[in-house]
Amino acid sequence: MPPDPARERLSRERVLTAAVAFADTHGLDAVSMRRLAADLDVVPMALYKHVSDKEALLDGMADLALAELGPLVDQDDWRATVRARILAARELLLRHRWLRRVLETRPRQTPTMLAYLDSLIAVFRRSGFSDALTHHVMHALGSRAWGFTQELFDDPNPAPPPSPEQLIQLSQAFPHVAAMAGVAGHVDESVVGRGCDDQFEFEFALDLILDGIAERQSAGWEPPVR
Amino acid sequence: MPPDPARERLSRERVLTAAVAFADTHGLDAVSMRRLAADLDVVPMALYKHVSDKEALLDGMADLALAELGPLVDQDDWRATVRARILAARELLLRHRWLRRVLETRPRQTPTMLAYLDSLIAVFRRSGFSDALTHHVMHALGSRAWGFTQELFDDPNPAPPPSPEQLIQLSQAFPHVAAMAGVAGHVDESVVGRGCDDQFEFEFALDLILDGIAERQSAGWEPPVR
DNA sequence: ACGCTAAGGTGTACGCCGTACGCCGTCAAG
DNA sequence: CTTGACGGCGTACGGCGTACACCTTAGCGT
Repeated sequence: MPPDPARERLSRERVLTAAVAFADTHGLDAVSMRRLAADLDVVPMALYKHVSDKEALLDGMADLALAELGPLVDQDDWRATVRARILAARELLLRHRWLRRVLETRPRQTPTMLAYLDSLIAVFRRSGFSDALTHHVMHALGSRAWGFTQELFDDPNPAPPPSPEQLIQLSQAFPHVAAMAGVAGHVDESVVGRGCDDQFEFEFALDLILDGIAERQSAGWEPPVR
Repeated sequence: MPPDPARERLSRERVLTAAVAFADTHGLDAVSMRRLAADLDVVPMALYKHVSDKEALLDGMADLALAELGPLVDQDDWRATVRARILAARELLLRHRWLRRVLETRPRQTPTMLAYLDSLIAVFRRSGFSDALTHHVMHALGSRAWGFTQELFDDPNPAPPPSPEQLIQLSQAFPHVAAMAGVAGHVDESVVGRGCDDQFEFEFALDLILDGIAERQSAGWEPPVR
């Protein structure tokens, strides 16, 4: 019996793009070698001819997704450049919601990662930041430079909205959380910590940090003597 | 044959403390129901009489560890209070290195979590922060409020230090990373992004953010009209 | 003292996972 | 036409979480 001629052969690239698509639609937890193989209409072990193991698969997926980011484009000044770059990274992370978790458990020193960092660092250095300040500034941006922060309130698997009486109980037990969330008088409006504009929060924090950076740089910040 | 009388019975508490200790010494990945059971000298299924499943086990571990943090103690002003609180949380996270990863994949709305947030939010509100500003400020602190950030450079499983010739290659490919890391002239001093004082970086970023917060609050920050 | 009941530890078994290893069909280069 | 490498296949192993039925034990009311 001849093999189905319509089935084109596997390749590392085909495996990785399929994996990315699979993760995009079914979530990271659904990605297993067996299921991915089934998705490609192939036996599990066939994948191992193209990726050495599952870790390598995830590495490849991350690299592939990160590549969508393209080269850095300069804006009017360092601030605009950095801001745009980080917001672009955030968009990418929102497109591939599995990517954050993958990056978090991955070695940082892959070429793609380093290239990304290098391009950001270059912006600061070209703008006259000292190496020391640049260093701390990159740390301060932390994971925000990757377009994400572990938000305080965003829940990996959100609970069902609490019932009204639960809400009342909650707002008694944690009055400040409740007040801050604007749940005080009108209960039916928003759940605890939900209903807030994540994009706004991200930019608020980003600008907070960029302001601090600008302030230290223009004040000629120097490292403590230690 | 009588059962070993020295073996005291299991309890939820005994299971959880054993799990925490096990994770502390063997790492999170080593924690499996089977291994934990073996550690407690018991058959795997025995655990299920005390925790409903592995997720619940992790929940319990996180709660137990977080409980070490104790109640918030007020300092001179909101800034000192928040700073001390967050640095204490960071210490906790360093004591239980598995905790960060557990928190990252956990629902945020457990009582312990909410209580912790509530106590922090209370500080801001008592100091006259508007609810809106408090809200954004908590977001801006992001995971830093839990005592951790996904650092840009700290590697979940760090690679072996590169060889000298690799280092040269690296510093050519990523000149800005290299320069920032101070690898420029003297190669043997520090690896890329390593050899920096994590505690200092954490506090630098924290103070950057606290400065920004203080600035916005004293300027009477108000939410945009949208 | 007795037997009931519920709580807690046990044993077996199932379906999933990643992946080592050996086989075999296909196809291009010699 | 031969040969060898490449790529897909089949089988198998050990580990995981956990459903379910069973048995032991402890504590209780009578």
